[in-house]
Amino acid sequence: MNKINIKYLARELNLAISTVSRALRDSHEISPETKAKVFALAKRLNYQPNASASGLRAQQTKMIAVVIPDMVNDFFSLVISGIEKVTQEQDYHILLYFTHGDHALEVSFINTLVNGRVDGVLLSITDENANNEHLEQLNIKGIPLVLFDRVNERMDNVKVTSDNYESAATATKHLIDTGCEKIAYLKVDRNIPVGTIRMNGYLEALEKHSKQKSPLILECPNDNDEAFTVIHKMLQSEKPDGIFASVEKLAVICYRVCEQIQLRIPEDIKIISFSNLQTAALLNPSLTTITQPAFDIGETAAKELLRIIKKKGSAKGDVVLKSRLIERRSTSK
Amino acid sequence: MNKINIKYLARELNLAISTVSRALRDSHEISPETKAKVFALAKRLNYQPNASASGLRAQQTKMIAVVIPDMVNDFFSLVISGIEKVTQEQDYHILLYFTHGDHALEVSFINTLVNGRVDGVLLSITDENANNEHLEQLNIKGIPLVLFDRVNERMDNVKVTSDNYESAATATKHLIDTGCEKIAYLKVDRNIPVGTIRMNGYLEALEKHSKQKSPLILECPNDNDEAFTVIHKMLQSEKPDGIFASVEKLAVICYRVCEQIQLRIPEDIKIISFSNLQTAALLNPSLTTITQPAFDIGETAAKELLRIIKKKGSAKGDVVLKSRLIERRSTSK
DNA sequence: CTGAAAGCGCTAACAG
DNA sequence: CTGTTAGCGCTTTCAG
Repeated sequence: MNKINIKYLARELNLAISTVSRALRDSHEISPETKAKVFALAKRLNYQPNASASGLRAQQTKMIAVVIPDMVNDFFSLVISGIEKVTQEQDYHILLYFTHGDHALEVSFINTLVNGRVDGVLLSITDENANNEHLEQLNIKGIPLVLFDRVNERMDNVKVTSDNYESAATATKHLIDTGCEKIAYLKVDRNIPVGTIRMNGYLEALEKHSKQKSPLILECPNDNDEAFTVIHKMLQSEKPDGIFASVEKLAVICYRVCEQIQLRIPEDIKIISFSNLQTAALLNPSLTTITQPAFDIGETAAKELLRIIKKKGSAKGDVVLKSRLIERRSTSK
Repeated sequence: MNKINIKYLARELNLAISTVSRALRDSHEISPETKAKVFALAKRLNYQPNASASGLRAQQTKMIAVVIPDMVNDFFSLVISGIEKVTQEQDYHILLYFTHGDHALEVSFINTLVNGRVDGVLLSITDENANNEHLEQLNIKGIPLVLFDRVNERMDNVKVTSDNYESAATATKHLIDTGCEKIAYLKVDRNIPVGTIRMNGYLEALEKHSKQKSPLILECPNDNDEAFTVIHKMLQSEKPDGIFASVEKLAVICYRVCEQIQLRIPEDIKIISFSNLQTAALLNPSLTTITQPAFDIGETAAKELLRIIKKKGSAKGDVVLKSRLIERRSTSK
């Protein structure tokens, strides 16, 4: 269990430590023969430079922190995949933190990061209205920060988001255009700002394009069975002919309710839903979905962050990525 | 953008660097007053020790690497959540790597890690039959390794898995016990060893408990539409009365096929499926699922790894965690 | 109780 | 072309 470090290589080859170091970095001031010898031994012993030492010396760790609410969630899984693609390409490493929606945890993580554990931070914040001294600390210490998806508009950092408002309006308009005259919006119970933004898009489209007298917004409990009950009751009493589900899970539950009360989709009622992994789409080939560019958000945010870290170009400029509306027709086989 | 390090604190307080260091570590050989002063300033300036420096000095990084195929997968999302719980409790950090099922990438990541970038590695291997020099390197360099889910039986490390074989047998027996006389197994196309292990459990249960003459194994393509077609054809021609889906996605597709050819579930045909996030269960409340203890696998593997890192107890002993069979009855409302 | 100094592994400025 | 040396920030002897 010998430690293979530069000192060891130098001793083995009867060279100075600095010569080995330079050879490994392919410096032009080292003779080809020496380089060859060094490379050969390094390869044979599978030498890897010690990350702590390089990091200390260079004052950079080649690591970025990714701080998200949690992972049991298709959206963030895809975001991470996008981030990972970039870090892999650019030889960076990902440190992963979950806040579990707890603002205090977010603060604690960020505080951990202010002194050079990472070169930059990608954050989807827990509480868009909380104060953000901890984030200011990052700015003060010169640690680049890029916000994505759940951002704080008051912060001055680069933000990468998707068009929740516009795509919700588009989705609603799509239902209107295909003939729906009474559209219900299934809202998630949890206090997620994105839920409100999407709702506003729904409201705007209704107002602009529909003759529907009043919006029909249903708050759906987090518990599946309770949500089932609530949706069941609403469908019976209100008899909407269109449903806009703000998250995929609600679309799936709604689908089951329709089945039970023998509503045909899409003949009797049309459903459209935000959806990332397309489980809902498996249900019924006629279900239309709006897919957030989750992977792209991760990829873009990571690229922005690394760009700032490497001090190429400016550190300003927000990015809003477009969601895709995917219409499916019954591929009757 | 001042660097807040020990030297800075020492200068501000007119103390020696070593005194500040000791005070921060709450050493008993520092006077209460000095400690108080140091703590106060450190808190005020939000001092955090530099991780690279501490790591270099102590020869430990407080980081573990988690190397998995990918993240777009409920199972691994839950595993990570379990790991994260442990690392958070024990003040460790997670470095995340995706192999994308590419053995060469796994080798490259592991090689990156052999020289002290992390204190230990959690790995779900890409190719259970490939050679494992790279993993031996970890052992040689004394970097603890715990394998989980996809393990190499020939390796001598701690392994954390779940009872794929037994739970598949249980699931099959469950179908037999509830009256199924012709049970089909929906196998995933991709060459995932776990698919074969589960299939063997199915075969064993058939042989032991059923009068079914021959097993009915259907290889399902990865593409959803193709899988639909294949399952559709099989249901028509073979008319099984029980389906065992090896993954949730296939259960969902199968459900849709049943709907199209007007098979009632569970009256005409019973479906049981491996499933982690219960999307399938939302479909039909009578769908019975087998849920792998994904979170537990992560939690257990992380605990084992940290135990080994901290050199408490032995480094041997595999863990096999039990899956849960969840039977659902139509909660007719 | 406090300070001076060495060294973790690496890189780079300075010498030759 | 190669070697000597200082120093990144921290902890820990060893001295006082």
